[in-house]
Amino acid sequence: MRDVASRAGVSIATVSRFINDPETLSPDMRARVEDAVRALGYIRHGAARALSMRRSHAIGAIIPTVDNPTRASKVAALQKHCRENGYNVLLALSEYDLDLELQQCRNLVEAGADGLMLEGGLHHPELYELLESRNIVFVNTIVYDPASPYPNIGFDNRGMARRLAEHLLDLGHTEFGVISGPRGSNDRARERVEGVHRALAKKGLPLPAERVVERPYRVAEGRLGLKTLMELPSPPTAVICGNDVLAFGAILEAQALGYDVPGDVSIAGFDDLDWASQLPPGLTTIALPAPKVGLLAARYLLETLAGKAMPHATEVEVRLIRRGSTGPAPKRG
Amino acid sequence: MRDVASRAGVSIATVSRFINDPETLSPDMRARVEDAVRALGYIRHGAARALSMRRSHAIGAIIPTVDNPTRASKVAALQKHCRENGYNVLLALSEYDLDLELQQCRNLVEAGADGLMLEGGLHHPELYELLESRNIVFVNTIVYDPASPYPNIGFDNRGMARRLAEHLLDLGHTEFGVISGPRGSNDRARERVEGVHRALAKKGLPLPAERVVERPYRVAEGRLGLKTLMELPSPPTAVICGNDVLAFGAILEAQALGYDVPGDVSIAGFDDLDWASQLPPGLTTIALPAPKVGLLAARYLLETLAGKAMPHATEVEVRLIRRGSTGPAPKRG
DNA sequence: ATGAAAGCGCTAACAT
DNA sequence: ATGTTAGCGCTTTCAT
Repeated sequence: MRDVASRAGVSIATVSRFINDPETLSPDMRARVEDAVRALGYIRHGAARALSMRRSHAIGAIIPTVDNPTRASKVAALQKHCRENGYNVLLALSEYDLDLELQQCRNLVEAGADGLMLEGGLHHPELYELLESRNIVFVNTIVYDPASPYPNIGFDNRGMARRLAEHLLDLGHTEFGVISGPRGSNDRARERVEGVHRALAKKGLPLPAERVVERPYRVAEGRLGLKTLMELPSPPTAVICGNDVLAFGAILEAQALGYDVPGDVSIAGFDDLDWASQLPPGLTTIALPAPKVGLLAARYLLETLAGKAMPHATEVEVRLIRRGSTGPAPKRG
Repeated sequence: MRDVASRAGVSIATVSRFINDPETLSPDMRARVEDAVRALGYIRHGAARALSMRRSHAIGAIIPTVDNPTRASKVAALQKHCRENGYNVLLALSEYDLDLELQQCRNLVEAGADGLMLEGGLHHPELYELLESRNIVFVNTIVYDPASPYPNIGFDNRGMARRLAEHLLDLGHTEFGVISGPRGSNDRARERVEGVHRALAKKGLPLPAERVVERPYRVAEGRLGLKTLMELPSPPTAVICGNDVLAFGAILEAQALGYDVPGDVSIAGFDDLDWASQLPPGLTTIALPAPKVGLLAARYLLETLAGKAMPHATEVEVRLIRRGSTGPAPKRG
């Protein structure tokens, strides 16, 4: 910057003004500085700027893993909006581990992240303390909960699971099974199971413990999950899976075991991944507009940083997509 | 830091030493500073440190998109290794657009990224200029090319495509088709098509232009690609797809059109995604250990930054996995 | 409209 | 082994 200033024959303050607010310069000055900047290929030093402004212009994103396309699209949308507004994105992975998440969070705080996008509402208590004590803006995503003390943007996970269950209840099913993702520190997974629970309870139907199996989010695990359910003394006729990946496995396994989908067993998931419409007989699922969540999260963080008051909780609407994998309950044998 | 120092009754230099190299302190001092640090919940200010050290401890990663699990696993591995060594990861997306990639690169340079992981070897010429003029360490990934002037870590894309083609040649196929991803600014996609080309050329077999279709990496597009190929006056009996996603679509479409896979047409891809072994009849594919690439890239960048000389080009071995989707060429009708 | 200069919170060279 | 202090490259008041 010093070099630019001396080459343009101006003070460094003028160069700084040119970079940050060219309008305040006289046209003459502006041209001179512009030439110098171009000639020297000057790029502002972010750390110095951050130190001086007490703002790093970086947003941190902590997500469990990056291997799910739905989640990936959320991060992509966040990155895009941030970039368009002069912010960079620091990516950190928590691997569904609260302690690791806290550690990553500390890293991001040290890196100076101005804001943080988290996933879910279940975090290490120290994480919340840390963020609040330092006044770091953050938002929980994928979850929508107006009652939460923390800002959030996402889906009504319980409600959408209920909707899926009701869809199947309407088709006459009474024997439900669930292949959930690991619920350990994953409130989204928990709420989805709870949603099914509630829909059934409302009809006086039970959801016995053995009808809920927990499996990591992989196709082969979905297969195992379905196998376990179908080997039960009384197997379900409707299986709700924690996401489309598990549902993928469930459909394949059902077919491999000789069951007709949906003739013998209906199967549904969450996400509406790319292939959900393609894999016969078509997967009934809940479409989750994750890019919208990413965009709204970015907007929430940047606007809040800009001093604007933003809504505390924002629900992103989901859509039930009925396809061939769910159908009327089989007649009682 | 000043607060910590005064609370512990030491100078700020001592606090700095405690943070960076506790061993050099006397046990007594160490304990006092530790208490103060803990009591105040002190976290070092990254920007100030970066400014002072002229090192941000951040690595930038620019990838085209984040929606492919193979790529995602590469970034995850990079992030993990970086974190374990005190580095953060700045994520930027290029959307297969060279100009956008350059812009993202400028952002990362401004953010002070000490090193950069890129994908492919085809970049905007200014990007290379920028990085070299500033002495920013970088590495191209997913591509292996000892002849490249730029450091790289990855796969022999041409060679692995050749291997897939040879596998099908061995099965007696002579009529080949290719469903490639968009080759515009994607050298990996180009090289895969070239690899098939060469394998065929060695046997004196042609690969007519109409037998190579280009489709975006989506399942539905893979279907379209296969349909196009099978509607040709002389349809292929072996179809090599640019990746598993396209192959997924190709298999579904072949089956939907009434072809037996592999009886009528053999289909293969690249990636070995989660479901490749699960989807009947099982997808023949090339397994790409992308996490290894991410780890090696991280190691390359960090070690180079540490002043160590690292190999200019590193090949990561891939594995041909034969499954049910490829079989003997059908007898000539 | 432009310049001078203080200071952001560290690290590291130097002094003790 | 510990303290003192000079920057690191910006932004931003305050003068002019």
